[in-house]
Amino acid sequence: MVNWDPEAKTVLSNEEVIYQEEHAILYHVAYAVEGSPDQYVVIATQRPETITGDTAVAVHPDDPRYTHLKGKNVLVPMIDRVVPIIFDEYVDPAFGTGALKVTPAHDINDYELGKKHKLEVIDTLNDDGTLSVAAQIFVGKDRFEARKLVVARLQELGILIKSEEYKTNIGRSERTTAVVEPKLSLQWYVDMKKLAAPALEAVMQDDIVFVPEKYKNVYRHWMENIRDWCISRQLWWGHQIPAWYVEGSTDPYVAESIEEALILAKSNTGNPGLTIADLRRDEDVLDTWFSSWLWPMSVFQGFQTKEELNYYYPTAVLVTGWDIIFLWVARMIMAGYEWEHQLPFKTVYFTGMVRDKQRRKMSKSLGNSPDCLKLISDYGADAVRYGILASSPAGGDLLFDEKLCETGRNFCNKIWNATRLIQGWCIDSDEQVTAIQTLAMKSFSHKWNKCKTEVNQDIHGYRLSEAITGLYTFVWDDFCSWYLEMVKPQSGKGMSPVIIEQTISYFEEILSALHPFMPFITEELWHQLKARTAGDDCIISPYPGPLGYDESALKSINTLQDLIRSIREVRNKNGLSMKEAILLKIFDSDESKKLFSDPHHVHFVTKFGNISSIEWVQSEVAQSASFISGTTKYFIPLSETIDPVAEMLRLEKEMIYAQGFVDSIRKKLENEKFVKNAKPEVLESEQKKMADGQARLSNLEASLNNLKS
RNA sequence: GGGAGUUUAGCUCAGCUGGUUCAGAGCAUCUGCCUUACAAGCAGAGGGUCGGCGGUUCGAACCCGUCAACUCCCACCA
Repeated sequence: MVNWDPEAKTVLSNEEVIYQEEHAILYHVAYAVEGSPDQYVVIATQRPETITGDTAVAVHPDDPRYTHLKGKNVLVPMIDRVVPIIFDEYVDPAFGTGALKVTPAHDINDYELGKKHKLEVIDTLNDDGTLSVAAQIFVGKDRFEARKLVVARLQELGILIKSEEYKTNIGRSERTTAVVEPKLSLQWYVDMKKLAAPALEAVMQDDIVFVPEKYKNVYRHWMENIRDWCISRQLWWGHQIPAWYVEGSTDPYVAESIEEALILAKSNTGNPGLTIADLRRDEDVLDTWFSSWLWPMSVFQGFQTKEELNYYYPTAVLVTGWDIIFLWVARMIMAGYEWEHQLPFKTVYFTGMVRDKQRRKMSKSLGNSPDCLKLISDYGADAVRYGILASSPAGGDLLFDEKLCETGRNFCNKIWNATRLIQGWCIDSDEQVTAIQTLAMKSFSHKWNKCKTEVNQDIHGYRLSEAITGLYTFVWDDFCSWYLEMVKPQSGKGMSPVIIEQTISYFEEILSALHPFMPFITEELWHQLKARTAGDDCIISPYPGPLGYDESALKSINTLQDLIRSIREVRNKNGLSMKEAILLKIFDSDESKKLFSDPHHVHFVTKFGNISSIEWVQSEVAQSASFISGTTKYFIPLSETIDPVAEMLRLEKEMIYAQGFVDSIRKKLENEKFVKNAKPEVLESEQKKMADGQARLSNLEASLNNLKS
């Protein structure tokens, strides 16, 4: 019994039948018991049009409602064929009426029942879904049309007891959406059990790695319950099945050519007089997936020698969707082991599935896919690539939203504008490298090396969305907002060639790193950035590899950047424009002294905070906005008096938080088991946290006391 | 019926080996800026008991159990 698509008039594999819950009607129909005019058995069916194909009525052997009917027959309605009442435990007494009509030609379960009870099989449908001559009534009518007619006829006869609505899963053809018809037919199958064994093992022990790993379970479940694969199709396109028959016989001769088939036929029939004219080739073609499962090998068929195939096979990574894990992926693996005796690829990367707002998979047949060409023309190809790559980790769902492309477009603009800035710089060999520029280069290289390290790890771990997001953040924040702002000259001034060259070389690396994600804009800017010799293209530039970086250098840079943010916040809250230079008072401590002992740091803070001068203080500063950055306290004197109540509330709120922080760490450090079990570096960092927290706390306390006094 | 997965900020989602990259990003919101690369931008801010409850652990968004809600896959009882 096969899945038949009456619209395409072909067989389908199980994988090509899509089940969905649909509304249906369950009809209760009375079958007269033979020889007892007043006795009836009421069955429930959703397919009354197949009634004339019934060859039995089945009930559960223990069902008391029907025990008196043992050995009796019923009459099939409308045509009065006599069929037996059979008893089988397959029947669920709780469903419908507890009685079931058995139509072996049109239902897989009925077919099994029929085999078991040796029932006659009457096929009442034609290939196109119309009723056949065997149906005796409504011959030539479509099955759904016939259903209505039969229901009306049953009603006339007074044997339609009731109709109830209910939900059931209806199988439809993936391609035509026609309701699939179970049908008896002679078809070609592949015995999958033997093929599945090595393919299952390969994935389970990670010879072939699935990314993400969770699809191993899905794969295993299918492979362990694998069923034979129906591979013949009654279509005119596709590879024709290489099987020949001697006219008038159904014995197939499978061979690579008709000549070879003839040899087989001659020997098998013992008839040496057979000729090619006596052979007829099977008209069916192979399932398209049967052709596709050979892809890892057939894609290299242009290569003539085995050596060449060996060079390319197996491939490294298969990138595909998890929805075709059975249709394609599993089968390619099986084919690989069967014919090449080894895996076809080492890694399978399952991308996320793009879904629409209703969470439906995007598909050609639903027509709910976004128009990519339109998106590209609206946002740019790289913007669309960025949006999709950044939003979807492997194997997840992605609700498609144009906003993502917008983010990508903005990112492209950002990179473009950064190029414009750099291009506008004028070389002035007399200009020296400034302190801030030196600091900028130093902090850039540490941060960039860290970013590259992580991006490389992400790429090797197939965390592509993480990789692109990391680059995005780095380019936008670290490169544009900090580095470029730090090195860029005052308007009208030239720049030391050292800085310009260095910046271009940094930017080149960034473009190389971004290139796989955004190939067009990076290639374009690569060539805009400087004159290139032929063949010096971004696409073939080496991918920037990870380099070491100094964690403590990073830390002091971050501390400085935090300080600038705090100053900006104070300006914001107190209406101090960036244009207005301000005085910064720093509380004298070991830490603050150390931080500002580096003149580069002083220059940096002065410029980015627009600080007129720095003063060191040993006590609280009245009439000022104070804040803590790191563990150091800073004051910015204000012309207007601050609201002491609001300030106290703010400080108290901060103290509560700081106190809680310190308490939680103290608890940890007082716990002997923690001190004993924790790794040394964890312990050390907790101790540092404790010290910092206490410093902050006492700073806050001092401010509060100062305010109160 | 069988299996898998998800639940983290208003929305869409990251968070790898349990521990300072640990509570994050983008969008949205609020405040202030047309600062000579960029208003599709700049500088800031607010916002979450990491679904609930237990457990393991010195330590849990992360491991285990359980409950709840949702999603998907497989099987297809008329």
